Amino acid sequence: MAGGFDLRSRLSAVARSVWAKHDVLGEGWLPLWCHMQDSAAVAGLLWDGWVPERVRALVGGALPEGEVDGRRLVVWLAGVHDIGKATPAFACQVDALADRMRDAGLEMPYRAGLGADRRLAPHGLAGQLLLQEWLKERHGWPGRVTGQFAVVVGGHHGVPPEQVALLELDGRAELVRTPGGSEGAWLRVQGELLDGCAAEFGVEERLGQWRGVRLPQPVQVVLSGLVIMADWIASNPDLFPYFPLETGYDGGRRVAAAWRGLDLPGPWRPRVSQEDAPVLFASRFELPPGAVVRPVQAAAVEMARAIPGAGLLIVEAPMGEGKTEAALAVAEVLAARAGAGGVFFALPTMATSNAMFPRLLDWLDRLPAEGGERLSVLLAHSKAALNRDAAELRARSRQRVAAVDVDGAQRVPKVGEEGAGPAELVAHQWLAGRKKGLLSSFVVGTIDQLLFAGLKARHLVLRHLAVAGKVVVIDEAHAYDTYMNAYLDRVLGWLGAYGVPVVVLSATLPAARRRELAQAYAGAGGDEGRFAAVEQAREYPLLTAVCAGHDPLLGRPAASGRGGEVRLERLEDDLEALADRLEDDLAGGGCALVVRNTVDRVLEAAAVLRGRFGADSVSVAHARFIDTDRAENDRRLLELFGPDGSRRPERHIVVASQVAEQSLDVDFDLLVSDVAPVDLLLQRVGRLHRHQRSGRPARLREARCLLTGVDWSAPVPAPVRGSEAVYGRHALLRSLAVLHPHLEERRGLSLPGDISALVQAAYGDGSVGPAQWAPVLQEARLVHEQLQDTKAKAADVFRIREAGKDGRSLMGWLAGGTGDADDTRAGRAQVRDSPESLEVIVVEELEDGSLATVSWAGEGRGGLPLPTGSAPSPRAAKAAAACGLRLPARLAKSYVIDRVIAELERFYFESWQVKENPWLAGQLILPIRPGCPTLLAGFRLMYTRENGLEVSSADA
DNA sequence: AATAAAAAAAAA
Repeated sequence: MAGGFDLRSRLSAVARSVWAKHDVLGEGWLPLWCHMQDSAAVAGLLWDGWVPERVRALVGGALPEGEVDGRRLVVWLAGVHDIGKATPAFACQVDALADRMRDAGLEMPYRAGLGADRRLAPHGLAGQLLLQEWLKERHGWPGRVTGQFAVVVGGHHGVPPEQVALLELDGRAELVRTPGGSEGAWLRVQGELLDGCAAEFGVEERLGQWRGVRLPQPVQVVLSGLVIMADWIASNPDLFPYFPLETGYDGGRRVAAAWRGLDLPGPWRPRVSQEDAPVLFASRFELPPGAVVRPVQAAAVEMARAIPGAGLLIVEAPMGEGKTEAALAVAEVLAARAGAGGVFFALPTMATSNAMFPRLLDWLDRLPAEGGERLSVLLAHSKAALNRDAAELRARSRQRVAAVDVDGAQRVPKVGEEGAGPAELVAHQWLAGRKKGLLSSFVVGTIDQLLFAGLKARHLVLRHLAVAGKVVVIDEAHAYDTYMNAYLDRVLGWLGAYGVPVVVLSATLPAARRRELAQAYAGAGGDEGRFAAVEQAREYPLLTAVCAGHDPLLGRPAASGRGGEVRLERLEDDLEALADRLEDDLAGGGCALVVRNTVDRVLEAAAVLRGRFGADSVSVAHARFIDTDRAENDRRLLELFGPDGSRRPERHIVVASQVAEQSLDVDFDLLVSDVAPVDLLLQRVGRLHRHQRSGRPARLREARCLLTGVDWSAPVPAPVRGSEAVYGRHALLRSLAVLHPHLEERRGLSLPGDISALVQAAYGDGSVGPAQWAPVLQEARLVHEQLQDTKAKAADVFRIREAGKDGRSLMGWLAGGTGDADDTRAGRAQVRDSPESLEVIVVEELEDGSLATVSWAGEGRGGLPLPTGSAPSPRAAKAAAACGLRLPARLAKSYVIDRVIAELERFYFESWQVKENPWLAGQLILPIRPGCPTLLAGFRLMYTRENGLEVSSADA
């Protein structure tokens, strides 16, 4: 077994006296030699049993003897990672353990004696220095090639050191070896430990050849990640107990027990499938009876098989073409080819991630698996703890991580573990938590979780290691702005460098954006002409495949979807006019959707329409509701207007903000919409006559969209102020311009036939719209371009660089980054460019002044008492945590936010800040009485189930 | 001081 190292026998008693860990509370400690061989053994086991083939091939590809060398290298680096602990700067910290070393002949000052200078010699940095010295002096390496290996040691606490720090430490020899009588002893001990590691971990004979190696930066990153992972596992005292041990020391047995106790699921090992698309889809998805594979799906799988190497595949197609299934099928094909050990499915929102999660689980259940195979799965976003599917999975796979001795209890085989059958899906305990979670094999999460791979932050290497072994799927790629795109492109560049297959899903992408994505993945390198065809393609649906060093492939499968025609009409921006019009159009019944660009416009329209049609016939949807209410609103919309039409009202109006333009499968007879950027407007139009439905009222049998939110009488139509604030004049005017012919000539809009042309025209550079609009359009474009420029620059501040030249060390990779979480609100780096906002937990204040979860929350979560003098029950705390509410931007403006927070902190309860019950810890609490205004920082806040949160000035 | 929706923040 790989754990059978015996480093100890290679060391003198002095070298064996060096300590690595101690137990703050007790007497326990761990000698350095032991932690070295524990870590090395874990690294080897990870390499053999956890690291996906893709990552092994990546590392092996940089070394003369391939993956055999790769394993040696990672084991050795894990073995030596804490060599910096063999220094006075580190060892002096614990008196009792330092005294043992002093007794053995290693002199050192007391902790206080070194004082603040110890900060110059963190043990990671000291280790890098020692290792570089040793490679130069013992093995004759030129200094400049040592950094690419040693930086893995230097960065094992999450941030690769900067060059200046290394130089500074180099000038302070006393921190690394006590000068004077014992200097020789220190030198001998450090040399002994490094020599011993080289010999014991099998690299002594390899160092001669390795000095000629130029490690690519992606390889340095994954090596760093693996060493950190090995260190974290080997530093867990439940797995690797401290000395003194209850029984005798047996290195092999110690490691075997730990590995057995950790019980980490291995990587997915996808098989290369040759099935035709229809067979493949039928076996992997539950398709409705009679369903056939769509041309886009079949073509995507075919193209995935045709890509010459690891590649990027962009799938542009309208909704309803089964892009998600296509992505999973393609992921399986590409994973098998690339040796990827998992999938990361990134979506734009928590809600879409939650919806995707069970679909991924279903797919995993249908994948061919070997008997007893276990696969780790994770839902990754900030509120995943509240998700029921994820909680169930966690409960099912609960296990304690602790060493299990070989003679001890065997892990009880779970049902279905033996023999063929679906793999067991687990949420592994060790993989819980923000920094480790993504190391699970299958991850569904928000796009932010992927974009963080481009953000300079501590332990970034772990995120990269997680992503480097997977296939990455990016959904709704058209939905991200310039700031997020800057991160996305940088991440794509690294994914390309790792050889990670990527699937990008989108409705129509602006052609320039399509080229940017392709080029970002392929690397900036040289031949830009290669991508001209990618930008020129105008077909829809469209497949684009990119693979470094090859010309892009384009595929043009047929569209299968049913077509539809929609007529566009102008409607004056006036509430009475709107109500009149709806009274006419809904005279014979029918359901209308009114989409407004701001919440205030939603509420003012709803008020007027309720007056005309009655409160029961008008409902409101926007995002300024408590999370549970928001979910209930969505559920109700789906129930009334979803595919099952049995509860569809006779006559109803839904007034909604942009929440109605996203992912809800609802159908309306008539649409009224504020003018919006054309792609978003088309999404709204997608809610019109969406389902086949007989018996639409006669005057609504033709699909119509009434466009409003514009002063149509102006020489150049002028969108209302709120719309401009949200979307900018440029996007709105371009949208109006490309729609102009349809409005003027009353030419219907064909769906999905016209989508691509409209989007390309609106987002292209060509002139659009009547000639007399040109000056206004031009001015709006300049403003827009300046704003995009600002955003791109802002995104660059905390963004990592592209991978540097092979052999260039990773030192300074995260320089100028965010480092540890800094607690100032403003200083926090982000992957979304948005102004500050505040989220509160809404609770209900009862008559007697006590607090409880809001009484109307469903699913047994309502009215649970929240005592302020003691910790609430976990059930009540979790129920309360589900009642999050984002406050409107005006409460988070820089001039008022401090006051808002200060006033909310009146409801900071010490007893709620407990670790064991973290649901409410650190949250801002907003107590309300439904229907009664609450005063906060000079504002009147009013929450009702009908309208959500309304804010007005307190003195109004 | 009037503008959507969207996400998010612990180590060895």
